[in-house]
Amino acid sequence: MIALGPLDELVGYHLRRASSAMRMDFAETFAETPMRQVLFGVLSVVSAMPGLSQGKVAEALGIRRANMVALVNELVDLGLIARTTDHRDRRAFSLSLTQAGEAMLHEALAQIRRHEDRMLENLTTTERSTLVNLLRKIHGSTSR
Amino acid sequence: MIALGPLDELVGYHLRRASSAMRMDFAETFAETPMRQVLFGVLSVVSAMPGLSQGKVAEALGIRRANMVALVNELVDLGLIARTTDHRDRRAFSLSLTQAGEAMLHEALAQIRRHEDRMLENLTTTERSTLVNLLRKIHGSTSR
DNA sequence: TATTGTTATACTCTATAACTATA
DNA sequence: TATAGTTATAGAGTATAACAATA
Repeated sequence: MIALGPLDELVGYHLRRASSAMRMDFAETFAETPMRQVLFGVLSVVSAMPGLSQGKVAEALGIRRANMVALVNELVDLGLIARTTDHRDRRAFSLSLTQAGEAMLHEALAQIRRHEDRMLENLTTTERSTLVNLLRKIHGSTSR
Repeated sequence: MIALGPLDELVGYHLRRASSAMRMDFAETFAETPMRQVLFGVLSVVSAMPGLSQGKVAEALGIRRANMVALVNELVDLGLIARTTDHRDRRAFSLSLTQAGEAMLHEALAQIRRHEDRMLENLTTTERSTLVNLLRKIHGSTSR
């Protein structure tokens, strides 16, 4: 085992490695499909708050509006979300899931739960919930 | 507060947000300098294991050899690490820190500790160490 | 044959600046 | 003037494949 030096005491380093491990296993889980972490995030928020504007969804997920455009285009092209102009503010788009989008959300969620169970098998249920609560304290954007 | 749906229960999501928050504050902390998370990682490992080959340093950090090349070039150009051919295996490079590299490692470490203290001010010392241990269980590459 | 470092390449993520249409 | 979405662009991270030199 190679010594890491002071790096090994830094939270930022371990966050990067753990996040990267999750991201890579997520990608493997959805290889040969268009699903990615960030696309699932959009589906989940739109499902929870149908009719929300594109910009608000981006804000909830910590995504810049400029970067949201291609993501929404992708999901619309895949037939997973519908984008309609808000009749009360014609600058804005209201997003909602199509039936295919709802189905995809639920299918993907089941796969993601298996992926997380696999990646987190060394953590007890309590540890897992402790971890989520500690992470929420760091990024500060919790919905509760 | 906007509801996130099932996303809010997923460890992968919170890892991504927390890691991203740390990465962005790190970048701000070292704005106007060439220091980045990954460059600090290389300096730290090389300092802990001087003489190690480029490939071994990459492996310890979870970096592909192909991507390591530019990082080492950058650190050599900055005068922070020395790259000498290993006389026992002339394919390999032995890496070590220059004096400037050692100085930079220690200066940057002090700044990183302040950055982490700032970002993690809502966590107790115990929570912080719990977090690191849980993250180690996920990525599995610990040096102890 | 296998390994070390290298080059070339490509895709994703993320950031900024400037534009348009609406408010 | 300000805001929602858009376009263009650029830097960083990370992945693969193929190559030269050496083992």
